[in-house]
Parts: sequence; structure tokens; C-alpha cells
Amino acid sequence: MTIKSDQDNSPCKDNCPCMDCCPLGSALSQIGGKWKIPILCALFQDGTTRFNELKRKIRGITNTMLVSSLKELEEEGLIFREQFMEMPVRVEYSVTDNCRDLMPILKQLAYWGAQVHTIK
Amino acid sequence: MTIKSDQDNSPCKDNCPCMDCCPLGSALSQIGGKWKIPILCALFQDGTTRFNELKRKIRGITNTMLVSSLKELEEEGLIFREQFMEMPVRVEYSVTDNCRDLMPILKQLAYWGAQVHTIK
DNA sequence: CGGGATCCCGAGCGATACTG
DNA sequence: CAGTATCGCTCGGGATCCCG
Repeated sequence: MTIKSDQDNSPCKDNCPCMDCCPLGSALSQIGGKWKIPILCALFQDGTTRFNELKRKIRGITNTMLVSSLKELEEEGLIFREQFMEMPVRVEYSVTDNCRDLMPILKQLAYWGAQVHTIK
Repeated sequence: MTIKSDQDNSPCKDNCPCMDCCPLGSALSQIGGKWKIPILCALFQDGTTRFNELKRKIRGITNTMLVSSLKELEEEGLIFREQFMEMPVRVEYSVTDNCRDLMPILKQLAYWGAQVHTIK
């Protein structure tokens, strides 16, 4: 672990500016892109959700982007995918514990974003 | 203010999935792009820094991207730009209080990103 | 129902040269 | 020194149709 102690208030590693294998960069890339945050929020708020249900809730997302975003989120360990071998097929998505750990931090970010230019 | 109380653990507003004017989305867009985090980290760690000094520290950044990123960060109120009318011109950049508020949150994100897949 | 396969466009970014 | 001005390209994302 190359991250400094809590006394250091820099968000990055010793060898900042955070290029290459920066944990902050990797974290941001995991939730980056146009649709991942909406997907995570939908799953987090409403719990386990099916594919087309998600598509309906997230207004404007295309089939392609929903599929690829879900796949990436699953590979990153943020969401869980369960497929039921019925006819027709049923697939359910839900957030992982790892994702639940992330949410309070994102909430702080949202607070920060909402307060911009209001404190002067 | 449409953000819920602390009892609510969702990072977004009432009408999630966070489309349109989501404060989380706006926060993420402010620090988005390829170079803003490295710039902020450099300024935060080393304090007030001149243009070409920044360019040297942030390996690989082009003139164009450094200029445009600095401009956006200044418009968003994250950094402060001071121009000294000397010859040759001297311009110094530094982080604002608003940016300093952001840093602890980014640090938490970095911790989270560093711990991914190590807790199992 | 839950995706895949294609095609396409434009923002984001890089490279280079120039300027007050 | 601190930027502008162009040009060109990659690639994230949109649209549409197809499939088991």
C-alpha cells in the first residue's frame, strides 16, 4: 500500500500527479461513462431489477449501452448478475457489497456538487 | 434542496436514476476528462504553480489540453489564476477552498479504488 | 426476453506550428 | 513565458436490425 496516512490530505499516491496506476483514476474509470451512475443508482434504490425493467427506468439509454455498461460493472465487481434458465429467459441485476461501500462516498460527492457556488 | 437526509443512503436526488441536473453528475463532470485530476493533485500537493512548471510535472500533457483544462477548472471554481504583468508574463495557479473541500472526498474514493478486490 | 452485430457520427484528445 | 490556431484521429456512444 503506497497511500499515505490520514495526516496527508492528498487523494493520490506518493508519486502524484496521479498518472498510470492511480487508485483514484481507477475508481473514477469504474464509474465513468455516460450511464454507469444512473444504472448504479437505479439498482441501489430499487434493489434487484430485470434487464428491460432497467431499460425502462433509465430514460434514453440504448440497448447497446445498457448491455455494455452492465457487463463492465459486473467485471468490476460493482453489480451482480443472475440468470434464470426459464422460458423466456429472466436475468436479474443487483448491487454488490463493494458497490454499497461506494455509495456513501458518491453521496458526499453529490453534496459537494450541490453546494458549489452557494457557500461563496 | 432536493437531497434527502443522512438516513437516505442514495447518492442522488429524489428522482433518481440521476439524469439531467443530478448534483453527482455535475460533480463528476467537473473533475472528468483525462487531465483534471492530475492537475488538481499537482496544485494541491505543491501549492501555487506556474504554467510551464505544471506542464513539466504532468507528464504527457499537451499545451492545448493544459490550457483548456485549466480554463474549465477556473470557471468551475476549483482553481485560482493570477496573472502578473511582468515581462515575460508570469501566471500562477492554485487551488481554491472549494477544491480543498473536495480533496478529502477524492481521497476516500482513492482508498475505495485501492481496496477493490482485496477484501473479498 | 435479453441480448448481438453493424454502421455511423462527433466530442475529446493529440501533434505541430505560431504569437504577444 | 504562457498561451493560440489548425488539423487529424480515435473511440465512446447512438441508431437500427437481427437472434436464440
